[in-house]
Amino acid sequence: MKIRREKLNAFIEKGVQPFGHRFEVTHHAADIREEFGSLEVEQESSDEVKIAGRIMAIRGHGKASFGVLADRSGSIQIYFKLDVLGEEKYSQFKLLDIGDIIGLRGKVFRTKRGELTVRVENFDLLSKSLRPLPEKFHGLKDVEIRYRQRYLDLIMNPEVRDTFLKRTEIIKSMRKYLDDRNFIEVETPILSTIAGGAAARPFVTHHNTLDTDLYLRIATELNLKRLIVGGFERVYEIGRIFRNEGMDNRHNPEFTSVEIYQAYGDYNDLIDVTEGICCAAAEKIFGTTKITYQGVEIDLKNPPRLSMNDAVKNKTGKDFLSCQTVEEARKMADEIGVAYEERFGIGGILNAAFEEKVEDDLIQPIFITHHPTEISPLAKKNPDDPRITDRFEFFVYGRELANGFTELNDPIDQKNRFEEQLKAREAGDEEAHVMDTDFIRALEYGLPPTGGLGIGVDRLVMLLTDAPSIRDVLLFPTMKVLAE
RNA sequence: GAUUCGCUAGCUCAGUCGGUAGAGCACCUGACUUUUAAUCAGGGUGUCCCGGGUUCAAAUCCCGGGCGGAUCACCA
Repeated sequence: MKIRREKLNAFIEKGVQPFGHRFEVTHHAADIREEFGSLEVEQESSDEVKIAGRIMAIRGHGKASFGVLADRSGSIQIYFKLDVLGEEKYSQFKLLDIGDIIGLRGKVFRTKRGELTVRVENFDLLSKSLRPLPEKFHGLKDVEIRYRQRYLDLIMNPEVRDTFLKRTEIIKSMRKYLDDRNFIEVETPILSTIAGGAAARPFVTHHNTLDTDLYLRIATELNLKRLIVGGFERVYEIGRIFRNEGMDNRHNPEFTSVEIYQAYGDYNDLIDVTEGICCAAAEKIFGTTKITYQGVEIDLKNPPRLSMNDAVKNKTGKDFLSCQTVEEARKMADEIGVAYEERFGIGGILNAAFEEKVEDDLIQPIFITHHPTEISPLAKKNPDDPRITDRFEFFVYGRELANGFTELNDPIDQKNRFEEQLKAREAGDEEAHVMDTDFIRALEYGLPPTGGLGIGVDRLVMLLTDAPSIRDVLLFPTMKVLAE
């Protein structure tokens, strides 16, 4: 680093500003490959190109040298020659380091070895790099540096850049899918006085002027349904939500969800939307709905549907919905070694059995439906059996990727459900819903029959980029603060 | 939060039984006008994560702490 500072001063002494300004770029590396790819060995283009990027390698040969310049589209070889540049400019080239950012112009030719190359007629130093980059051969592997200094990761590891470009493509394909079907994209507050719409502990912050605590949203659900009440009929929001929970491969404190609400539809319509979004994204990236995740082949097309109770029954032989009393359900759970808490009803115990015995095995895509009402405080009850709801969750590789249901639009029932949640909260469930009286009031004005859906965007991106950790699909994952 | 593994040069890593801190790449000096992990000759650039302890002597052994990974717990 000391030496690089000396080189920086040497540029200044030569009258060259080491941190340059605007540079007009006519081509990127990929453009050159496309436009001049047909050049024969030792043949040269008639026109000059202007390119800019970061020097990734220098191979010196005395009075001529090769380098590699990387830009957003890839990289291209560049050739510096004393005869072409002259003594002064070539001596400036000698002061360049790997990592420096330059702009240059020159004609394109193909070397004896067949490498498409730009012969540098002249170059401008656009930014002197004062720190050495990681070594090129082994690259940057230290995951801590990769996450904390993502810029280095992006410079050194092209596949990382590729993952994040795919992330953008996936989100674009989602927008297109929804926009094409007349859903409108909206933005709702992140700061709110009530954190509702999901079961999770929120982050708390404080507004000085209002002198009041505010919560960071844990879901977008309730506000989006207010908008359905308001008459939008089809809305969605792609946005960051925040949950004050532990972190691991699948959880980051802030993550991105897309929630979608469709008036006059029900959970079956939203199952179709879920499948449609996932397949559209996979097709955009791979051209097929058949993907490989962590060595397992997965086809996102036409996943089967199975009720939670049947899933548990198939696996354990126990039919929890045949129970008439909690005691019977507890006995069943005991027989198959499933733990439950005192406050659980039949539905809670069924859900515990599902999570314990079934969830991890749901590798191939499947829609699990008809979750117990007890654990679904915002979902509409099934018309034939009030103990369960018209709800679904989409599982792939043992992970919940999406969750949706026919929305509860009966304000009286919703109020009862909130009151049940308050009891659960008092019984020690920190993540039970809080009462949202304005939401009840909105329902009292009339929410049309509506289907709703939430997809974990990061988890979908993980699946489609074969990323083992959620941190691999977040540019700047949450990290512990380093001690001073 | 628990268990476990890791932290040594810019990067990737080695370091034996506790005895002068190592390699490759990068970097520096020199040679080289079509190389591509360029090559050849020479050069080691360090808070061994931090703080204690044991010892004549600690990267190494012990204790505490930090950060990271994995697994579990938690998290619909």
